[in-house]
Amino acid sequence: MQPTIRDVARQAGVSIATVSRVLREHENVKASTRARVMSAVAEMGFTPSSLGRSLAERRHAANGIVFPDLSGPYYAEVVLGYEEVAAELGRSVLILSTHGRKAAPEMVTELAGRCDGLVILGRTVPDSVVVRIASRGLPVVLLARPQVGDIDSVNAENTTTARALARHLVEDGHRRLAFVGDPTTSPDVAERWKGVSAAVARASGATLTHVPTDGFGIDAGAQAARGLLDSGLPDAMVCANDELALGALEELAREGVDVPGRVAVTGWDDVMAARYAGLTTVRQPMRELGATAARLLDARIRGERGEPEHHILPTELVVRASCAHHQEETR
Amino acid sequence: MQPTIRDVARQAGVSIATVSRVLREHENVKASTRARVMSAVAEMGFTPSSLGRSLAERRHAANGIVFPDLSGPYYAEVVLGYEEVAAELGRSVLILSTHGRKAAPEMVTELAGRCDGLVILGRTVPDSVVVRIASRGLPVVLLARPQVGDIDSVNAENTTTARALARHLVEDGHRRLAFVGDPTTSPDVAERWKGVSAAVARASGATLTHVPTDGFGIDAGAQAARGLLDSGLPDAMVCANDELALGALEELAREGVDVPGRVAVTGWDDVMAARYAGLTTVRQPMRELGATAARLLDARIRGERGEPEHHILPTELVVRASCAHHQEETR
DNA sequence: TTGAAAGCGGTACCAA
DNA sequence: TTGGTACCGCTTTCAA
Repeated sequence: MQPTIRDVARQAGVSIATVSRVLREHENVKASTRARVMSAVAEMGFTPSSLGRSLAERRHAANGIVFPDLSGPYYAEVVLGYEEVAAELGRSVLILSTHGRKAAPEMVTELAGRCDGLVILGRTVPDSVVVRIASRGLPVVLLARPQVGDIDSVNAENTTTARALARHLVEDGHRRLAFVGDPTTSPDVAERWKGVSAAVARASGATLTHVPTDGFGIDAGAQAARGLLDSGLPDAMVCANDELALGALEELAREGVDVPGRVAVTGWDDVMAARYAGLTTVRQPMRELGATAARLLDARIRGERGEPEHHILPTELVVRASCAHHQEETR
Repeated sequence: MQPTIRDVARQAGVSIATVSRVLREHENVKASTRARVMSAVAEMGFTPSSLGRSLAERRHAANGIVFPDLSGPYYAEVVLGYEEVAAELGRSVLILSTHGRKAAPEMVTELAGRCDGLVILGRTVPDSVVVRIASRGLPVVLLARPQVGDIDSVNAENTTTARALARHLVEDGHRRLAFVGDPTTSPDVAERWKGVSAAVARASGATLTHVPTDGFGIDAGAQAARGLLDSGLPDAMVCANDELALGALEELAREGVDVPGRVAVTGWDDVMAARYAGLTTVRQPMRELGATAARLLDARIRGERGEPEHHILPTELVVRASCAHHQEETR
């Protein structure tokens, strides 16, 4: 059994109040008393119970983060950035991966009761759950998720860079673009679609079609490519994320289709594999997203008031081989 | 302010003991009383404080996991597997990434005080810290880390598969192998070295040299390749992990060296990029490592006694283009 | 079937 | 400079 503050007090021949003072580095303690207590603490290997302390201080000294899954490189990086800053601020980090479980709302509520603040990202729980938690007074920051009420949020830029990406394709000679991925399942993807769509609308002679997919995995990308091979390839496949794009590339290679000669392919996220696949994509500041959320949350936990903050972090177009100049001779 | 059990008791006109009974689904409560309490709970939106509950029950209902970093795909997957099982078992998950911070021992000790059990992986804290925590009675499971005392451990198989990998290379005609990466910085790598070394020793005419690196990143791999280009290429570079191998591949490609014709390259981990780089590697059951650790830890937390358990999960050689048959004509 | 009360391990106020 | 003590929010025994 761990020694308690009472054991230490007895050992040092003082009251628990004095032990607490020494532990909290309070002023008014005689040097000799402090020494006696300290040596008792060392001797017994005493560590104050975080539970007792938290209960008395009415704070957890812990932050939570809720994400859909950790499998892609995306969320892992975000969580890492979050953890790093939180740790520096002296707070523990509780994680919760919802991976589509229907008990997610209860799990998130449970988590909310264990920490002083919560970051909620992406498709994890419905807005109603977020609102309920925030309205109970718990600081909440939304990450990679559209704004809800006056809750702070942190997002990566989507629309503008998506427009730049599409413009790049058009300038390289691609006219018939296809957007691969379902914009309705993710607000991020919806914005990317919007940006691409805007760029196409502005380019004379350019067209945009939409290829819905079942999820955002490699298989879904391959399947989308297969569908287009049957129904007629566009000039460029603008995929909602890298995994879709990688799957498409694989399928196109299997069929001997020239990329980017016959069709260009682009992704989003710049996962490590994108580099080796020569995939044109968009880089997000993933760690920075997590870090920003952690700082913002910390400010709120410390009681900082003020207008809701909505951070939008810049993203960067990364052009690689999968979308070089369109070979005009390909008719 | 959140309502407490006292508020609910007052509202329902009962004692806090009765409210507690209803909450804990205790038997001896009259149906009508239960109903009254339940409606009070619902009306006030009462959620019991996890802190108060934990203090009284003397348990955290939370598990911790300590890892060096989350940036590679390796740890993210392990943590995910861990979280998934822990969540199913009704336990929250606290994460701590040490990334080489020298305060790591204190941070881990702090974490240990916040949970009912702890998984410690890889190069995070010295054995002495592990021993101290375990000797305080906290269940600990070591993951991807050599055994310490009679503490449970979970590891991926290294030696045997490393031997198979090296044998494969030798059978493909490679004679002069070079092991890239420092075996002294990681027990996993040490075992891989051992396996390769054993296979080479058994093959007539085969030799093994060692190329130390500064870390295990892509850059270190490129640098190792550069060094070998200067001092003379071996027939095969057996890299301690995929990132080293990917860096080497990149550098070799830059210099126009034929892989695998002139030199074969292998990695370890089978990260997503390995597939696109056509890298021969070894696949580890990363999620399963985390899941196994979670189950083992849970058993100990539940008080299951018995001999220390040391699980070794099988790994799988994945042969790809980076180590096809050695072209004998390359003299 | 219910309530009173003693913890669980701390913090911090008020007196001494 | 110290000690006594009333909480923090809950669980659980013991009596009623």
